[in-house]
Amino acid sequence: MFKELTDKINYAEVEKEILAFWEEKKIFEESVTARSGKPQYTFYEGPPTANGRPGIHHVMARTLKDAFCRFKTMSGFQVHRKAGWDTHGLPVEIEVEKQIGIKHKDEILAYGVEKFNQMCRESVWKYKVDWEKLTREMGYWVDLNDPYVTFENNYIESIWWALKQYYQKEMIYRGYKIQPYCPRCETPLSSHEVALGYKDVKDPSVYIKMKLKDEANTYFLVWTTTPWTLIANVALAVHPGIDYVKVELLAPDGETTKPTGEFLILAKARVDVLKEKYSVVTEFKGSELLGKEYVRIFDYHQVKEKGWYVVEGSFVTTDSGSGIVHMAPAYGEDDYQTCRKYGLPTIHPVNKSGEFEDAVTDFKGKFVKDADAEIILNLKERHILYKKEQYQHSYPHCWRCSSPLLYYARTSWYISTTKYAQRMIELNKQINWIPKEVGEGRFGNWLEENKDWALSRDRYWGTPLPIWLSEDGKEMKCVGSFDELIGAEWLDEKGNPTGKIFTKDEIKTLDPHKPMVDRLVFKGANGAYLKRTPELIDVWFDSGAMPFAQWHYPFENKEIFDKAYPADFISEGIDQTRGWFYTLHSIGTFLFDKPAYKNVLVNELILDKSGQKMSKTKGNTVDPFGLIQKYGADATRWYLVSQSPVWRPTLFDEDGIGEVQRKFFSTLVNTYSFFALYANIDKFDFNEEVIPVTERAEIDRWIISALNSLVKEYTQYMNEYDLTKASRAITDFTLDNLSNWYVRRNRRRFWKSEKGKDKTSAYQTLYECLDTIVKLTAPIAPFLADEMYRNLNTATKKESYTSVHLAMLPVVNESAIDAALETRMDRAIRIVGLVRAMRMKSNLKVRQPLLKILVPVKDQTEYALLKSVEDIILDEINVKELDAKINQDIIKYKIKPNFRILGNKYGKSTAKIAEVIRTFTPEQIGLINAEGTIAIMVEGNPVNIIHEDVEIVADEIAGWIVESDGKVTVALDTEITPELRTEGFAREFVSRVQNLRKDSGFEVTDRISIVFNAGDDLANALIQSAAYINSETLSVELKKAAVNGNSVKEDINGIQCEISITKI
RNA sequence: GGGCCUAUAGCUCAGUUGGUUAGAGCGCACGCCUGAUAAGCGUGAGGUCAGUAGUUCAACUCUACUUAGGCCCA
Repeated sequence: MFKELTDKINYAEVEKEILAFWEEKKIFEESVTARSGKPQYTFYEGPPTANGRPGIHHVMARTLKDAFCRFKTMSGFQVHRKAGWDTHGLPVEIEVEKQIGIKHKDEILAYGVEKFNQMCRESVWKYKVDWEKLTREMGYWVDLNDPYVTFENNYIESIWWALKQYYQKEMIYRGYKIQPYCPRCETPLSSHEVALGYKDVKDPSVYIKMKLKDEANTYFLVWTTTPWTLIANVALAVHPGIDYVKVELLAPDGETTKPTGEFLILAKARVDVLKEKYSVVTEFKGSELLGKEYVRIFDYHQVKEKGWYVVEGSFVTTDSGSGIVHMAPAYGEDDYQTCRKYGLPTIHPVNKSGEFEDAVTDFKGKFVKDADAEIILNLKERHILYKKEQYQHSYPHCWRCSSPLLYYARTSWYISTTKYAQRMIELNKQINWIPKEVGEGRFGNWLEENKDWALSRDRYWGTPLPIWLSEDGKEMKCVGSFDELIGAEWLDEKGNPTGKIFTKDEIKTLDPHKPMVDRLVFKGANGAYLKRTPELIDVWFDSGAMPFAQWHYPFENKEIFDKAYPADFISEGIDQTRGWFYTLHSIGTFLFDKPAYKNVLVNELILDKSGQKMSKTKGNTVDPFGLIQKYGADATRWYLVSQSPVWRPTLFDEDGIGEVQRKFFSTLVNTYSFFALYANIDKFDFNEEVIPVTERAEIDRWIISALNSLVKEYTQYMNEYDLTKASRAITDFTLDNLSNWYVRRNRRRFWKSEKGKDKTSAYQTLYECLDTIVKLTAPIAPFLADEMYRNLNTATKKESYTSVHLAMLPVVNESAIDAALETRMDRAIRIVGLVRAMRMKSNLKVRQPLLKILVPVKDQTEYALLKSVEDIILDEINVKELDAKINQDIIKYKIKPNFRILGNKYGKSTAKIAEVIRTFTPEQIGLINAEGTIAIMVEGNPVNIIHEDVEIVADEIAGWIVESDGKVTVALDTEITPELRTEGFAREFVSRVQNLRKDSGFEVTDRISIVFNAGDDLANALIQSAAYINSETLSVELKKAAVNGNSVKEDINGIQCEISITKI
């Protein structure tokens, strides 16, 4: 027996049952172990951080991951799915800071780093329960029992190993990083914090003249809004491709002007900033200025490196300023990168409170921003200030204390990624990006513009940088494993030597985090201690190291790792482009000279209904748990992937989930219930021989053909990682082909009483369709698919799998695909639609039988094609006869130019020729039809039009009503003969009786007798049709008599009639 | 400021290598059907394909620019 479902199914309840079943029978585990020995499909889980609550976008991301892992499993691959947790980093620290009520980083020291980190370690799991609940309820299969955790010792040890690889190849160095810095709080700010404090402010905007060394009376005009940084100026930057001019300034001389003998150089596009008249002396590209030296304007500092000349800067624009940018490498990112490239000196005369050091004798001890005015005055006195203005712009301020931030060089450790950036670019070409624009554009550009990776962080909770340094920084040691710590000496908690040596046994109790790890020191060459540099590493390195760190490689699991690198598939949000996607690729390229992943599916954000980003502050977030509870995980998953391509921003609308449920799921379940209802009545369990498809009815062959076309399409889309197209293909097939056409057309075959080959064919066909759809659906809607699969399979035992997720996906049977059959069925469906429209317009119900329709066809082939679907059409629209006519005189044709062909042939003349074609007489059209060609004159030139140049469509048929959709034309005979009228009565009467049966609560199989009372006209018609009525309504008796008791009054095509039925 | 993406019906989305009637679903109005029935089907209204210029015999489609929105990076 097939379990009977209704479309009033409570999806959430069903899902709970399925979940229990999966867990009890360990289906997930089996789906992995059952594929032992099969080819592996490697998936990497991008680790989420569990100290935030999961949102709807996590459901999206995890649906994608899950769907393809299931798809590959069902395609015969073994897919391991190790979960992971990202556990280090600033967000965790901030969470804990809030919890203990502190605002400044320094307070952590007072609180105690050990206690603080212990709290971080616990805080990480704040929402772990929620994450596990979501994972489970949404049906995301991932192994949560054995996850990798980035703070665990094994994980950190693998990271240390990786860092040592970099270190040994001299790829790690110490440099400066320009960071937004609050001089009052004396702390750098993260980009997130910077974004909190933008304000519109007025700053001085000054133009300074910097004198060229080799040209007399010639100056570069240089613009800046931060005069204090001029103290640290070391170079000027120009854009090599921009036009620059050298101008001579003119002084007023009575009515005219006279040359002053003073020359300025600036961008041609910026000459408007000049305050007096001028004449252009020469014009040239910026590239011609490169290397020109100028006289430095402040010389408090002595340096070894060569400086104070013009360098190239692609960031220079002509939107503001003079097109010549002053470079102070300690105070700007562009400046720093440029100066590093040129080997220019770095001058950094500002202390951590934002005050000038003593070396800056004129301004020493001044807060730099306050020194601006004095610096400007100084320049003015030296006659090198050209002009001073106020400049309003948006500038970041400290979110805590509102002080303006300074961009400030701080010591930072770097990885020299630029040294192997070219290799990253090459290897990127091997990665299949979905969509490909991300790989070529956003990610590709990012690699092209690669900068060294600023690795260190001045924080507390993270993977410590395993580098030990001598006091003077000259001696260095990088530790690449815990074993290498053996022999190090312990300091006590106050930092005093204890003489105690770190032993192998202590590895077991080691906490490689701060502060414990900082208490280990090594003896250096001269006997002084090497201490660990205090920084941690960027948490992105943690997650980018997961391919090997999750296996504690290379200390363990070498074989596992070798087989599981690179990943076949990863999938995350677009925000990971410069995050995880980059760090995986960067580390992978360096360590293994291979990309870390072969296919990467990138999903976009989920916006709210009005296109706004979802955020807690706007209150427009949606709770995934509520959705799953209300609609079920399947509908939510299906909605997310089918609504819009996943790499486009999705506008989330809850009503859409309801719609998915109503349309797709209900229809699928309805189709299944229909099947189950009759299969149970007929005890169909698919134990008989399979009837070859070629021996089944035409409509069976059609749906099987369409089904195989679907399998083919689906497989292709899934292999292209396009869930949207795959899911839409399934929906379209299920709704249009299977439910609205196949099942509706074939209901009678299922409910008719006689069994036989035809009925069996129908059952087998529908079973095969359901079985296939359920399997194709399984990766996306895993719950309902399993429920239905198990219901089907339990009854038939066709397959030995206990769950659809252990089964194999169907493979397309090309020989079952009959394109011609699909085309002619499509034609039939079109014709049916047209006839319905005509009935509608002529007010003729479908229950009223009609005599015939007329369909003009081109030739014998089309005629035959149409005749093969004649029965289906006639039955569907309740018409007796289909007349297909070839070129009859009563048909008037319309001719349309075929532009695609004409255009290729005639080019510019196309429009004129088309115009002539449109005016063809019926005779000319007839000629083309008959001869296949016609000669015409267009603007005096002979043109030979052949059949393929035009489309000829039947337009009107004399004396008939006609409907056309541009491809097919149908005419309908609307005459109702007395016989047809009689039949119409009978049909109408049957319909009423059927309703009555249903309203009376009779079973589908109950036999009845019918008594009715009506005028002779109707009564005679009904008696005449008694045989038909009885067989349709399972009635054994139909008689006209006075009706007593339980009767209903009905209107049968305008005639009153009383009906009463009795069960016997 | 730079890079990338997006803009088609009231809403959410399709739209093949450019080809002359731009489609679907939802919603709305009207009607039909009725043993799959809290479903289904049809008809209708609803479009300056964001704008401008260009390429072409022909542009929703290709190019450039503009506008608006989004993401990432400065």
